[in-house]
Amino acid sequence: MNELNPTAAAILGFLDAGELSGYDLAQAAAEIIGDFWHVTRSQVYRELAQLTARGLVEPGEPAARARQPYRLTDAGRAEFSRWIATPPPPEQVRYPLLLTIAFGAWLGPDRLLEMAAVHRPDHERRLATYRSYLADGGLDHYQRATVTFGVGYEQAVLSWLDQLPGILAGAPARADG
Amino acid sequence: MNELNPTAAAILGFLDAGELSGYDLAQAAAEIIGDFWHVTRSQVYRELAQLTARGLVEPGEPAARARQPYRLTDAGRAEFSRWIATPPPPEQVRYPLLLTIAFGAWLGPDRLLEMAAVHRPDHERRLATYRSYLADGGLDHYQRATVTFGVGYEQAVLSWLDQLPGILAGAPARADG
DNA sequence: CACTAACCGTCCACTGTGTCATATTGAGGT
DNA sequence: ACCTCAATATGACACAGTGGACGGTTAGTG
Repeated sequence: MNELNPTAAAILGFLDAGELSGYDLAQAAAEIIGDFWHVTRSQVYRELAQLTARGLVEPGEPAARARQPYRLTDAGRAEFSRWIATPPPPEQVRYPLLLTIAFGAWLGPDRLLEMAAVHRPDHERRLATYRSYLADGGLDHYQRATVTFGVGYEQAVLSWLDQLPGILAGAPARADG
Repeated sequence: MNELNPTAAAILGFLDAGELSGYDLAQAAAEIIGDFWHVTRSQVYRELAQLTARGLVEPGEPAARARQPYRLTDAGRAEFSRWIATPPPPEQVRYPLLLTIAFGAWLGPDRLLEMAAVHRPDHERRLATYRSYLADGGLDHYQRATVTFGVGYEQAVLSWLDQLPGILAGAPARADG
């Protein structure tokens, strides 16, 4: 049997809590794991189809609004528990702003700093959200672990944004442009 | 004309420095931007084909080992300079370990901490590398900016790994497993 | 009752990832 | 001179991930 991909695994993980539709699953994923594992609706439906074909998931009773819930099968539960016991691969960061900076000589420091500054409010907002989660105390140990990563990450980004003007000060721009 | 994707843009950016083959480009990408923008060989060849079709790049003289270098056209240079002036989208972090932790109740804290510990040496190594880059002083302003991000990021990850045992201590595991 | 907003699924085109196949050549050993 | 291995080089292919657009459905509100 083929290895589960992380998205498929997450779907199984969510379904363990009860029947959910594709739409529900996409929302749950966005809310709960969205900050470190993006899942789009399209992908959820595709994975549900494959998981159904593999017998790891089965459709429940169709409900209002063409809503089609799915539930975990025993095979699905077994497969998930196999998946979660396998060591996760390293993380990936995909940061287009850094790409722009890497070729930053085309723009020069001033334009670059403007571009960077645009992202700051997002990071501040997310940091505040994570901190309020931790302060409100409604999280279990595992959620606290992931949210704590978020806090550290956003702090790192913000502190880097603070340093940027100093680092780029006096950087030469290309003659042409 | 369609918007360039970041990978295509990076290829144009590298070619600005001179003729390079697909293989060269993949290597340059891995070395210079690989930590925040992954590019695989397959993708490089596909993008080169598309960029050629769009007239942004053109093949140079074939050389030894079936090596096929490419060079930037004027249209390519213009397109790149348009791309780099457009504000970059937000970054994405894809962190499978956090996914495992989010469903960590299936494993319990001890297994989770082992899995997390496995990644520590990688982060330590990368942090050391980045720091030596900065210390050696061979970087221009723009490279220093990206490498400084790397330092902050790796520090954040390591500090989070330090906190993990405390956060997960006493976390309940599922009864079954 | 009519309208609107949220709900729900699907499709499609494209980008990104990983593996496999294949061919060429340089370096080193015998 | 011959052989072999590793590095160089391209490409095919399948699958995973992304994002937008579209078209129905229904709950709730006025």
